This record gives sequence, C-alpha cells and structure tokens, in this order.
Amino acid sequence: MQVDSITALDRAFELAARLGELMQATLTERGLTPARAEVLLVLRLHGRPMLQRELSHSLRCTPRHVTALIDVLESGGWVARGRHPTDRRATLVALTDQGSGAAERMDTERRAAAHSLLGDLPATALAGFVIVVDHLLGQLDAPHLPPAEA
Amino acid sequence: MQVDSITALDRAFELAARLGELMQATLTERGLTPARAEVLLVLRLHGRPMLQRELSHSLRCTPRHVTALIDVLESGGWVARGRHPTDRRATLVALTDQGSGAAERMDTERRAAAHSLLGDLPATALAGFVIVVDHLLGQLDAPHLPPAEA
DNA sequence: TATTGTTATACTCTATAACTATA
DNA sequence: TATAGTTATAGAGTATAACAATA
Repeated sequence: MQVDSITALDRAFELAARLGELMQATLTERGLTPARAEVLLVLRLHGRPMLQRELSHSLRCTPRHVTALIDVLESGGWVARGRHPTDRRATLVALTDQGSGAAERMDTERRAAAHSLLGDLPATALAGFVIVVDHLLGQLDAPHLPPAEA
Repeated sequence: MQVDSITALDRAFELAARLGELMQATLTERGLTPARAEVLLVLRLHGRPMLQRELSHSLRCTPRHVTALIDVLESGGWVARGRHPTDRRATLVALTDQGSGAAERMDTERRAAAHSLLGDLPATALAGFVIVVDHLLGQLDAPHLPPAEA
C-alpha cells in the first residue's frame, strides 16, 4: 500500500477523534467524565492520598479546577477529603472504595480493550505503528513545533 | 522492537492528546477554536453556501449549537448569513473572503505539517501505521464496541 | 402538521483574579 | 511574605426543551 504523509496525519486526527468519543461514551455510562476519571487514575497510580496542589501538578490544571473536580467527585462518593496531619491549610484527597474500584476497573478494561482492538494484528504492523507515533510525539516535543489542524 | 497491544493503544491515546493540544494552540493564535475552524473547513469543502440545518448534519451537532457557532463566526467576519431565495425560514451561511482565506491557509498548512512531521519516515513505517489506524477505526465502527479509556 | 432557526436553560472543561486561613 | 484552597467570574463546547415563523 502506497501511503503519503498527509494520509497518515489525517488518519491520526480521525483516530484521535474516535478514541475521544469512545472514551467519553464509556465513562458517561458509569457517571464519570474524562477529567474526573483522570483524577481517579492519577490517585490510583500515586498509591496514596494526594494534596490538591499535587493533583494540580499531575493533572496540569489550575488549583481552582482541582477544587471543582474534587467537589463533584466527593459528592459522588468517588473520593474523600481529609485533613493533613501537620499543615492545616492543606487537604488530602483519597480514593474511596468506590473510587478505587472504578479506577482499577478502568485499568483492567483498558488492557482488555487493547487486546480486543489490536490483538489480531501482526507484530510488524504494531511495530510500524509505534515507530510512527513515537516519531510524531518526538517532533511535537521539539521546540520549533510546526503547525497542524483538523 | 517488541510491541504489545496495550503499548500501542496507550501511544494512540497520547498522540491523540498531543495532536489536540497542538491544533488548539495553532488555532488560538489566529482567533479560532477547533469547533469554529471546522465550520470554515466544512464550508470550504462544500464549495457553496450551506443551510444551518446542513451544517448541523455535517458537523454532527445540534441546530442550537450551529446558531451559537455562526453567531460568533459572523460577528468575527469569518462567515455571513444570507436569505434563502425561496424558503424564508432558511438561512444560508457563506464564507467571507477572510473566512475563505483562513480555510485555505489551514488546508495548506495541514499538508506542510504532514511533510514536516512525517516526511523523513520510510514508506513501510507509514504503511504499518495506516494499517493499524484503519484497523482500529474499523473496530470502533463495529456494532459491539469494546470499552476503552485514558 | 412538519421544518428552520431561535430563545431559554443547563452541565462540563478550563482559565484568571481576588480572597481567607495558615505557615 | 508565601502557600493551600476557595469564592467570583468568564468563555467555550455541547445538550434538551419550548417556541416563532414559515412551509
């Protein structure tokens, strides 16, 4: 198959859109949104309660937005706020059992989905895919950043 | 390189996030947003003025949202509303010179970006990439839709 | 009665700025 | 004075529901 770079980039954008839609639909079913789900995944990855300030760094968003996210997640029973033992300004955010279970399920399902979506492809195709993706990611990290859009 | 399907899917999600960020930054520089830019591109692709109802279908969003998008694009000088010759309920949306120029520039730059980002990769890698992407898109279109998330 | 576009309302993501309590 | 989190406000994407004008 003859493939030019424009075709490849167009496909990358289309895939991006589709994965986003699928992710959103899956999360909506269980009462989460992408931003809120990521809070749970970050907390699970960290393994221990986190300060909102730390969440702000990990999620690369503003402290104000963390407040809003935690407000909703707390009222939904996914996380709980707790006092920091020594710093009375700080708030520790911990996963509840419900939140922990949801995060674990998301991780498990991500692996299952990968196998279901890609398991029947030859290793050479997967390798070519990852080479191109990594190449793209590397170029996007570079300081000169060429423009691109939909 | 040994690549499993989880790695590949994770890379796909990361690429999706990065492309989205880049696109957004590029558009913000020229006073557009992804949703508004897509209106211009759809109008350019169509080649003639479109009813808001048609835009609603092409953009796969509600008529209400089209109203909001066109309101902003019209006040920014990107598009102009006009009367339908026979149906007085309908509104025809046309690109202005400014909007047409912007759409054309976006299209040109998309091609340039593709070459800049991918031009130095071997054709075999690009072919592998497109095979995997098309395979993923095909699976996502299938009716049984396995779940996936970030 | 069906269709086009609009007003009204709402939820989510995300940001900046000003403020409170604490360090 | 610096930091952690909050209240206040705002713009953007997106949706549903009710409604007006017209077909």
